[in-house]
Amino acid sequence: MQRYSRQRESIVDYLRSTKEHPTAETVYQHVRVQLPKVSLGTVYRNLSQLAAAGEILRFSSIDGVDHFDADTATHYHFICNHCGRIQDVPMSPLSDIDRLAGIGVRGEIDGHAVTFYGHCDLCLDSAEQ
Amino acid sequence: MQRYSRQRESIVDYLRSTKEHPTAETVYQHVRVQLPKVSLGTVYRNLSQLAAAGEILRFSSIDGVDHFDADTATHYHFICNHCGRIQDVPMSPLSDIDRLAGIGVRGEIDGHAVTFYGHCDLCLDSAEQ
DNA sequence: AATCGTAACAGGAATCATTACTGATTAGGA
DNA sequence: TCCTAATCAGTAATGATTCCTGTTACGATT
Repeated sequence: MQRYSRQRESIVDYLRSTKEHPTAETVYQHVRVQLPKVSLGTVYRNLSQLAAAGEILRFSSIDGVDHFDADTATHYHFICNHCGRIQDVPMSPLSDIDRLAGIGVRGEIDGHAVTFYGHCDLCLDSAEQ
Repeated sequence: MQRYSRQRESIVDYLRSTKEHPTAETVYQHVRVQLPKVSLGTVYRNLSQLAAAGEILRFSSIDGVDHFDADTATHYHFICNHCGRIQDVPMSPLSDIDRLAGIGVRGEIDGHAVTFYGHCDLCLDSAEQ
């Protein structure tokens, strides 16, 4: 049974308030403002728990560190190969591809993730100068 | 300038011979059969180098460990949520989605990756029993 | 309200993948 | 053949994440 905890609530609150796809470390820094005694282990434990329960998403990026997202609806990401920034892609999910992929593989497909790679506007701008 | 090395050749050879999307550790175990004195650091260094040069692909899975693939053509993966096995999905790449995503984001999109999640045939079979 | 069982906590140690360093080796062009 | 930078083996260091220990406090039961 999952009980209420101030720490977990603060973690979820922060995740819902941002679109930055933060890492555990970043979550920790923000939660610490409200709860100065929180420990990094607690952040990790709760993030794992929330991800396992499907309340948040965990995914990895090019920096080798896990990132988290409170938006659990299917949506896609754009990762800058240069600075590593992660942005949401405002595009409707590809509705048919799970079925399409299912034709070729044995097993059961539950969902998919799409990640676009390239260079974000900020990095393109700074390269021009 | 990139010089020839027996170690790097052996790494590439092994990657081209398998469809298993191995980790650095697995590559190490196989290269060690041919070159018993090879060190794990050498494997890591060469894998990073090859990935940077675009000769192989590096990607991460649900196990938190990097996997490598000698097939650099755009293709999609199916990852079993239960056992972590990674399979190729025999499906033609979605040709138009880079442009489609580009409408909504500022920046330049160079490519994309699609990963399907679910349960592979082996795990479904063993669950039945 | 007192007691009890246990989920959750803080703090810190341990683990594990990966990278960096060091001194020795070697590919490959002059 | 000689030179030198790329590469190596071995090992230490790093950094993200997990695990462990003793403690706290929620929530159910009496």
